[in-house]
Amino acid sequence: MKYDHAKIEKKWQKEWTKHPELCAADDKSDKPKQYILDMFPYPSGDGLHIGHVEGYTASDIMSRYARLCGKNVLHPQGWDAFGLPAENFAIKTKVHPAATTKKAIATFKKQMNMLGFSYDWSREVNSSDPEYYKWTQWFFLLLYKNGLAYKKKGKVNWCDNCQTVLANEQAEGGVCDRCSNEVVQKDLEQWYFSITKFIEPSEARSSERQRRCGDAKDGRITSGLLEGLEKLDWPDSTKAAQKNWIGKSEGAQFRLPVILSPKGEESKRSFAGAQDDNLFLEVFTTRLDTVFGMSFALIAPEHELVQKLKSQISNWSEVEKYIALAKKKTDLQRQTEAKEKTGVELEGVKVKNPFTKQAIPLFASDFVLAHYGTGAVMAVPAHDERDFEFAKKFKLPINFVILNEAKRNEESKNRSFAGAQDDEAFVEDGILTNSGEYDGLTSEKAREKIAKWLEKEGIGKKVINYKLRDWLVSRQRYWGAPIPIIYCDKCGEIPVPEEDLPVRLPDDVDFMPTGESPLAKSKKFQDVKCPECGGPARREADTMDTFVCSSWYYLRYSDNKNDKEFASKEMLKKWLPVDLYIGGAEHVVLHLLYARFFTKVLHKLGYINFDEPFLKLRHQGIILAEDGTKMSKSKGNVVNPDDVVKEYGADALRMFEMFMGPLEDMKPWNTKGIVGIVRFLERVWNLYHKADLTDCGEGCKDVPEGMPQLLHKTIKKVTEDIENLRFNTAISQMMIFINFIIRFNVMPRGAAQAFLILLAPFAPHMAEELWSSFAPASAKASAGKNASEDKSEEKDSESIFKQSWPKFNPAMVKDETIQMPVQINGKVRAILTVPADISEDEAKKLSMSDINIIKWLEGKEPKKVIFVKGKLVNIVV
RNA sequence: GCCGCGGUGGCGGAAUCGGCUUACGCGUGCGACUCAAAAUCGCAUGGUCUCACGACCGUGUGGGUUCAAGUCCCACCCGCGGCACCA
Repeated sequence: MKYDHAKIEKKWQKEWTKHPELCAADDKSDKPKQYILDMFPYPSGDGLHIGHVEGYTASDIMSRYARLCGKNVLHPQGWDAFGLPAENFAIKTKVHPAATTKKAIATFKKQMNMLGFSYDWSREVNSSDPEYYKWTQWFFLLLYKNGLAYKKKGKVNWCDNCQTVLANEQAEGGVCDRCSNEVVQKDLEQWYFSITKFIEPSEARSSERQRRCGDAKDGRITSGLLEGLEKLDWPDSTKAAQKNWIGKSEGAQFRLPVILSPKGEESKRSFAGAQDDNLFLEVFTTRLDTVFGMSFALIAPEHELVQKLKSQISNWSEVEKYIALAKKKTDLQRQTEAKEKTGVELEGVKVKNPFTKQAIPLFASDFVLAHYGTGAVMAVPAHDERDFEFAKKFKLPINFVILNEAKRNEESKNRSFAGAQDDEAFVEDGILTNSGEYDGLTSEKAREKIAKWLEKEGIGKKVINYKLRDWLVSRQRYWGAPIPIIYCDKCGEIPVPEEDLPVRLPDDVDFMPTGESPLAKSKKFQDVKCPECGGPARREADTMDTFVCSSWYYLRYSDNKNDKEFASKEMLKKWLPVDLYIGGAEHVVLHLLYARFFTKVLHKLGYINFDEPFLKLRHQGIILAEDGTKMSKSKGNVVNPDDVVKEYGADALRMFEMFMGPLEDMKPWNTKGIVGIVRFLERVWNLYHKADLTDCGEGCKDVPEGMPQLLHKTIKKVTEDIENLRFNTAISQMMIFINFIIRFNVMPRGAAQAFLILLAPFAPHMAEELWSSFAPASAKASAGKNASEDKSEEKDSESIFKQSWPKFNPAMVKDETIQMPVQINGKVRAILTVPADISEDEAKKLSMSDINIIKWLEGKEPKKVIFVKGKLVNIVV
């Protein structure tokens, strides 16, 4: 019989849909749970691509394996349906995004079934479904009520051509991705979530929390986003990227008094101004040890102090011009034009270095970021590259105050080293000099001491700064979850009462871009009665960032039909946290950080008893096109899974993607390579159809020598490799087994069954088909509806996915004899076949009497003979 | 620039604790089967030198540790990914 993949795949897919219990997560079972999750896809019109298949196959293997091992597995799938791509597509085609999304979901689902993924579809979620976004809105209110959602003016990307706000991802390179128009920065009032409050651990103490989380002890700590990373089994690169993104830096903040010159006296040389005790410049630094080298200060052009000092600045028109220029630049432009430093001195004003007591000039410069630290910095050109560059350009003094320790040791003997002649900044730690009482201290010690001094004087303190900023969640877009806030002229900003959720997204709104939030154009949507006073009010017209929807979807799968809570406490406790999460690395600092933030909020507020959502995370690597470049529609090098399945079958595609290399590696597609897997599957097929399945046991003389050992080795290797997600080597071990056994025409039935179970997670259709034809004769005979039959036999006649994962016998995986290399000076000169447990004396004796070894030794006496048990002998001459 | 990951045949990749480099697969060559081809099966397949036996070299480069290094240490080169004027 020929292997007809199309026929058997179709057959079993149909059969499996009749038995949803094969994939179902059981809420009532007390078997150990395993939550294996894929990142839910955005259902695009293009359908599933080869990269999805990689990650989903990996998680499917893990899920099927876990079920075979007797675990109660939750393996759900859903749709990240809201978002800009769907809306942009709708704008282009003028078809409502709800319609295109619905169609795309149908396609995705069909493709997933075509690939044999064992999802529990009864738990499907769709973020654009009101039953779902009702809870997205509920989360918004939860954050709002706990002071974690707030409105504030902020800079956003704006495209004048499309008349709309763009997400950062939509404005890459400073250009609108829809029309290639230049993006400008606009100040708009926006909603934010206080993610920065969760960077460091926080204590949960509310009695509210105690009430909700029955088993929680008061005062329990919710780990922070930063240190919470440490206990997670995540890729190092991902942890590093999040750490980097959060960007913690420890330093100090202190005040530089502002000195005003008497009007009309602007001579730069003799500056004898008056100090105004109420005016000061606050700066942040991580290099407090360098303060004695501060020879000027820098301030962001947007800084409010600049405006405050307006009347004192004698070159105001020049300064004003510079500010206007800086404002026009977007952040992106600032970056790309970073090569040359620009700036303007605020003439007529100076600041005082509180350490040297000197008056030093103050410059506005756009390389100082208004939103980081205090928006102003002390400049120490001798020990900071940027300050150095700036000082060179503006001919400002460069005072070295840190000695290069290493260099000093080198040069100390004859010269007194005073680094001032260096023509570049020395940015490392060293020993202080020209720093008054701090001379001779190491940088580290000096920072401590100087910080103490600042505190004593009351002009500064130690401070920690982070790069992470609060999460801007409002979008002036249509296709998203409406923000559940109402504005009343009398009562102000009012949250929508919980019982009024969901705030439904109207489906009759003109979503073509005009510059307004599309929802603002719908009177029907906007006009509402104030929930407080009943007076006229209007709804918030912005929708939420789609990343809000995806920050909690993994919780919903545990209890997706609950209309009283986002999920019941009981189900959350049963299924969460996620044991294994597989998905692309592109959302490392967005989705994966936001989801952690949500989890921490819920933990702190007492809704859940865990504070990290994803215990183990793995990324699937990108699959490149055959030419080693990225697959892209425009290049026409995209591999379509439908075509591959049609030609080679779903089992072949699944296995090939797993065989190509380590899951996390980036690897090129190779259409020729898939035939290797096809050949393997055909060989398995033919073997089961041709070979004698003997019912005699492993010790039986019909069984080829070495076969039982190889079977047990294979069970061991495949089991361990699956557990480590090393599917490529698991498959190669299965190949080794088949390559061996195919030379004989005999296989014990037990081995034949065990192998099929090993194969089942990888090639479920073929395994199921072969299982149904080659289950034991006894089981087949009893496959009727006889309820009184022996249970184990009855089980054999059922789906292969109801069987148990085979166990290996440790005694069987040990080799009795080994090929032991004998080396002379580390070079292999002979290979001896010896018992695996050969003794040192025996091994040495055997080695020394080997003809090749005798030849190579040429009669020389060995200096030393190394013996590694079970490994080798090395003779040193 | 900083952080993270990597560099092994013609190609994708294997290689517990340092212990036979190149498992498995693709490709290629030769052979069997065939009128022939495809498919299938068998054998071979790192490089150099050699008629050959065989020898020497070989995991990005240069050093080092070790009886023994793809693996450990130092310095460097290259590639990929993330962050980036973050004070």
